Amino acid sequence: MEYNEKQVQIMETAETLFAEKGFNGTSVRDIADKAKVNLAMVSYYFGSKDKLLEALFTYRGEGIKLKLESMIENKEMSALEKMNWLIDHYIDKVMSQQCFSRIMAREQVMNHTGATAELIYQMKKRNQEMISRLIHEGQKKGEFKKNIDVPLMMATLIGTANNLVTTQYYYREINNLQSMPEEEFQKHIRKKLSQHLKKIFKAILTNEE
Amino acid sequence: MEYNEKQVQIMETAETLFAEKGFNGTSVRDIADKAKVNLAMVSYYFGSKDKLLEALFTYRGEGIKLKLESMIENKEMSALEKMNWLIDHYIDKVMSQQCFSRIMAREQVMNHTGATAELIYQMKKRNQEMISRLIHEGQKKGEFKKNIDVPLMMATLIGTANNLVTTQYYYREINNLQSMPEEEFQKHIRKKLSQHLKKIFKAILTNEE
DNA sequence: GTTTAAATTAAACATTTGTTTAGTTTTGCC
DNA sequence: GGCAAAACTAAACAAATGTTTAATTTAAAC
Repeated sequence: MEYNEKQVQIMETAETLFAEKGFNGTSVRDIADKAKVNLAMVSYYFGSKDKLLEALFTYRGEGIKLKLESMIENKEMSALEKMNWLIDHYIDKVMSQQCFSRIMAREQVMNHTGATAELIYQMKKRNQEMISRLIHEGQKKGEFKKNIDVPLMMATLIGTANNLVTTQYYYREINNLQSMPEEEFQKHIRKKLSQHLKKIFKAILTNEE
Repeated sequence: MEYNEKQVQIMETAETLFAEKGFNGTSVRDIADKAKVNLAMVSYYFGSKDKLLEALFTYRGEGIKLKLESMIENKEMSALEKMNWLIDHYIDKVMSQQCFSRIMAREQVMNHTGATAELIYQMKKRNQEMISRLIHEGQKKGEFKKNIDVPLMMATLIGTANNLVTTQYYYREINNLQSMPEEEFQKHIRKKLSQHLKKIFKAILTNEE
């Protein structure tokens, strides 16, 4: 699907507002005002507010999909190296699309059916399969332990990242980093989160009991 | 604060609806209808919809607070045993109050100010301090490593638990547990989550590099 | 320049929203 | 029973909501 300049403008404005105030907490007028377009343009281009959310998901959905195909076939990387690469890749996606990640996290809480729920589900399934493949590969090579609960690993990966993103103001305060420039702070938590998750995954996947 | 039967009825109905459809996605009429009370009773007893949410938070907030005071002073438990106890205690709270946990997770995403945000913040801070104390105790005893990032540990504890609770339907499907009775399934994921988090915490807190 | 379709607009639309009002019923107390 | 306070109700209220309409402007094609 191709979107023109104005459509993108509307979607990206909606994105920040949905992330901030939630889908139901944001009115079409809020979006139109902030995007500086006429109220009717939202319906004109997207049909409805629900369809706008759907459009946002297909628009951003591509960008947040994990791109692991080429890496996964790499014969020179160990299974653990691949897993570390995946963690960094995932963190990159979440941190560079924080608004969209927030929306996804919130929509995930609602177990309502619909096009967006279906998209989230497919994305989850796809990621799950990739991680499973990676783990099974590591197990075959003898690098990883048996009896890995993949969904729980995913819950930790996704849950930890989401939680940090949504409570970063808190992380900043606790660690007395209020004076740190925003950009530097983003790099900081990205690095910390990466180290943290890699340590966890290494421990769970390789450590002996 | 004391609540009469009807007030509790309204709050608990609101709780399930807020968890399901979100605060803004739930109308006062939805609540009144499902609770089988007159529409005006919500305003009559709570003043407003916002105040109802606040009331729910003070009503449930007590129940979800971690009760660690007596355990934390126990001289016969090792620091790791205490940490494991805390993990189980936390999981108990989340799993037995899933609706409220969902609401908290969602409200946390919204960084809006207000009474409920303040309550969540105080709860977070309180938990943070307890866990910090526990970890510092373990470090003093030489049981735990230095350089533990407490907020990241919390993000993993809370994030993993929340993520599992909100996507349990998915966990059920992936593991082909659709036929398992609900009660048994709840016990199942509680146990799995407990093992998983304990393993992570042990690895992060005690393992050598 | 004319024509046709797309883009844009202000206004109107019908619902739904949270809240209040004004009245009625119930309850507890003397 | 009489009475006052609390509990409860149906109706009304104004404001906000998502969406549509009907008219106007802009753009492109011929």
